[in-house]
Amino acid sequence: MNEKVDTKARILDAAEKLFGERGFESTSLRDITAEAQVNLAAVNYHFQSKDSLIDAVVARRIEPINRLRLGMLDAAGPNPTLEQILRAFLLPVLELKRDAVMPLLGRTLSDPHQFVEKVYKKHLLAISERIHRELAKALPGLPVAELRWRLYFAAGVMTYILSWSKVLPDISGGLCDPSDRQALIDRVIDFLAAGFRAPVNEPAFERVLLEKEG
Amino acid sequence: MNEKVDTKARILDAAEKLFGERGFESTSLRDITAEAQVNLAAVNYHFQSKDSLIDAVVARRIEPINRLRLGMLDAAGPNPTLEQILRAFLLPVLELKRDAVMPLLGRTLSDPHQFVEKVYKKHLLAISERIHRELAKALPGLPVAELRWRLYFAAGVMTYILSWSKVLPDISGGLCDPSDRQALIDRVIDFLAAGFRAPVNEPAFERVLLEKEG
DNA sequence: TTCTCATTCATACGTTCGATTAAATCATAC
DNA sequence: GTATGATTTAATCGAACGTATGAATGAGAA
Repeated sequence: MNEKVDTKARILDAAEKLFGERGFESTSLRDITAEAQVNLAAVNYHFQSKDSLIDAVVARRIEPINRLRLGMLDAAGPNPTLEQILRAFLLPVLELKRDAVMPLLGRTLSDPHQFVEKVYKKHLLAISERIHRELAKALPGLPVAELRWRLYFAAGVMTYILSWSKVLPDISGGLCDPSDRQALIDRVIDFLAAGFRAPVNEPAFERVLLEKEG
Repeated sequence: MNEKVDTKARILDAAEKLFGERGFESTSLRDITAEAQVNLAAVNYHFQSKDSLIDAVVARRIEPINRLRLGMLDAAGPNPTLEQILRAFLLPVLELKRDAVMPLLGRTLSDPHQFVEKVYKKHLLAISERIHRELAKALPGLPVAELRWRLYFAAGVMTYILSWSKVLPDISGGLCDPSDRQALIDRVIDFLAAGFRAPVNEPAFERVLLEKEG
């Protein structure tokens, strides 16, 4: 059990930073080992491949987030309100302290790389099922297809925030500053809650059902 | 002015398809020329580089969309409603006939590649300014920072739909089918309009202002 | 000390990438 | 029919990629 204090952790940190900044595919192992100031071969020694490294980098951040989400849902009792559910879904990712994590998760949720898509499904499918069940209880009048769509819209809002958090102050002329995490979370929840509670456009909804059957 | 009927167009079509499916970075020029059944060097002959090809592929689809958006806004008169503005923003991209275009635009709006980011800004900054102005008129009571955030949320919903339209029926168990474009557009507009009209969480908003001044 | 084994290191392999070249090919104008 | 200029072709370039190798290194057990 030898080890130059924390080579493995340094690789994870450097990979997290660069994956978030440049994306998974655009970041080479040489970029990562240079940033971490370790030898190139250390990556394939501690992890087995670049894909496994991606998996480890993502899992290190997503799993605590999902535990926190489940904890918040459990703490909210058997029938959480819409706002409580949305908060459990959003707060653990929008409150992240480390600057590098939000861009990393943004890439994870939007990268075309097919391996990343597998990681996404592996870590996020279960939690989205739970969220969906809770939402169905909190919004009993909402058709299930409509609910799916709206949860999907909410995931889009979250992903976009994660992806662009770094450059948002620039392109918004300073109007949008994600650094006040609590204000941002309240803002998103208010916006999404209103969307979830919007009346259902019945004609459109029935047209879909009819086309499905025909 | 010679030309084997449409080498240039075949490259554009193949690139559009593969860029959308695999992303810009993961798609090599050899993939594209194989799909288009043209010689590898044809790409650097008709376009100058891969980056220029990306620009051409994206511009070919985005520019007509933006013209349509501006046309819809102009046709709605001097004071369009919130729903009219959202429809002008969303319909031209969500109604697209060619299956390959939506994934392509999804990549364009979420790819980490810095050149793609430049393309995005080049083609979408002007239209988003116009949308922002119209929204400010339609929602006079909404603070400008709040409006920016909500427009940003709306862009997130649109981007997510574009990015995942291909796989959405699978992962939703058939509940979400983007093929009925009109129903989808109505759905998104209802959802977003409710979000835009949500009451502003004043305490959170004022906290941001205070922190900005202090 | 000496042995052991986990770790680090410099180096290289085979592949694929975007880009380039010069020759071959083709359509049109004269 | 021949000259001209646009286009296509096969072949190759140097660079960068992920991965692998075998020799050095270093700490702890004997």
